[in-house]
Amino acid sequence: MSREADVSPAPVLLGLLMSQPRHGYELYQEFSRELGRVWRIGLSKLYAQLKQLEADGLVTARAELQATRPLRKIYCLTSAGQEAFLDWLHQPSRHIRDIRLEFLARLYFFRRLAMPGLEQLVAAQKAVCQAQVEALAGSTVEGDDAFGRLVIEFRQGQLRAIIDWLDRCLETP
Amino acid sequence: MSREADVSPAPVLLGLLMSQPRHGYELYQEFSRELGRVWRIGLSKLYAQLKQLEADGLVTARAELQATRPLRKIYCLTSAGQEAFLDWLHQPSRHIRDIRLEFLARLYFFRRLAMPGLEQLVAAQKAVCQAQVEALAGSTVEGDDAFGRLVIEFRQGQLRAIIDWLDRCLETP
DNA sequence: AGAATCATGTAAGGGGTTACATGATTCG
DNA sequence: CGAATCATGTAACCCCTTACATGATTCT
Repeated sequence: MSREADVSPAPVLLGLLMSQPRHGYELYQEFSRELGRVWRIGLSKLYAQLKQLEADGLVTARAELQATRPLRKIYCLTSAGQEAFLDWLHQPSRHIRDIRLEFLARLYFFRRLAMPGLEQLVAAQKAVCQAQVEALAGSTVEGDDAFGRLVIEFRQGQLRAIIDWLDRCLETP
Repeated sequence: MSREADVSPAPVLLGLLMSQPRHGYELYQEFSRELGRVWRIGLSKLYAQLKQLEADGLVTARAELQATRPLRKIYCLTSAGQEAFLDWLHQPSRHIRDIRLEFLARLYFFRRLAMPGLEQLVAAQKAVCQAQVEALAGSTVEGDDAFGRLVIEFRQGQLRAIIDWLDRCLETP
């Protein structure tokens, strides 16, 4: 099923670090508060992701000792990390099922960071969806395969709803 | 994320066995041929599922020795298996993301087995979707949370597309 | 002859979830 | 005073995917 790598929450963590450095638990709280209705992440997974991001050189960590509280590790974006985030931010999702997570997350960061270029991303994402609608329309179906046609119509319906939403998405201030 | 158990392909296997007993590899071929565009399954997983179904008493297996070919195990529905399938067949999906797999699979079996009661299932599924649209409409959003509103509109759009499709779904002979 | 199909599995590996461990502080 | 929050991780477990093992037949 998920041959194509599952969407990773890593870019979201990079995005949260774009504003300022933070420690893991703080990232968890912000992730949950800001994107919790869209994307859920567990603490264990978040810590594992941060470790991976550090290994990949996208963030650096420095430990901060506190008087009364346990130590905490402050994570900071590297320039490679910034680049990776900006790269991710401007890519449309190739697969419909990823849009719900990825596109909404991208939209969030465009708004939060007041980044320019949302129009281009929306246009690119619409193009991807439109191409899929047409690919479905052109896909061969046995003459009497009513079920096959219903499957195609189901997908087209989902895609068209996304396309309509993408338009409205630009109109919202 | 997937706290609620992922959709299992097990009921599909039971459904394929409703027509007649089959062995694993044959189930794999039919699964792929009939539902391949909707639901993909690997051979390993399919064999594991069959083993589990047998352990659960939903199917029985008898080995069939063949002259030239390797032995194969013929699986047969038990009455508990039939009951489990029919039960699954008439339940609407509670979560949107499951509809793409589960509802389409149910629709397939209604058509294939010429089962009565599709109208009721469609009505029940529409009711679930409509309730979610309304729950979203009623969900509290901070006055100025434009992003939150966009998320809600995205979901409502997907749900409305499904509701429309469900209507058309009954019209198709 | 080599590749694909038939036919069933086991084993290893990867990734995620849950539970556990620790220890101070603050809230009800 | 007990529970939740702060703060970070490790360990066990589960499930899935990929690769491997076997071995005959049929297609190219």
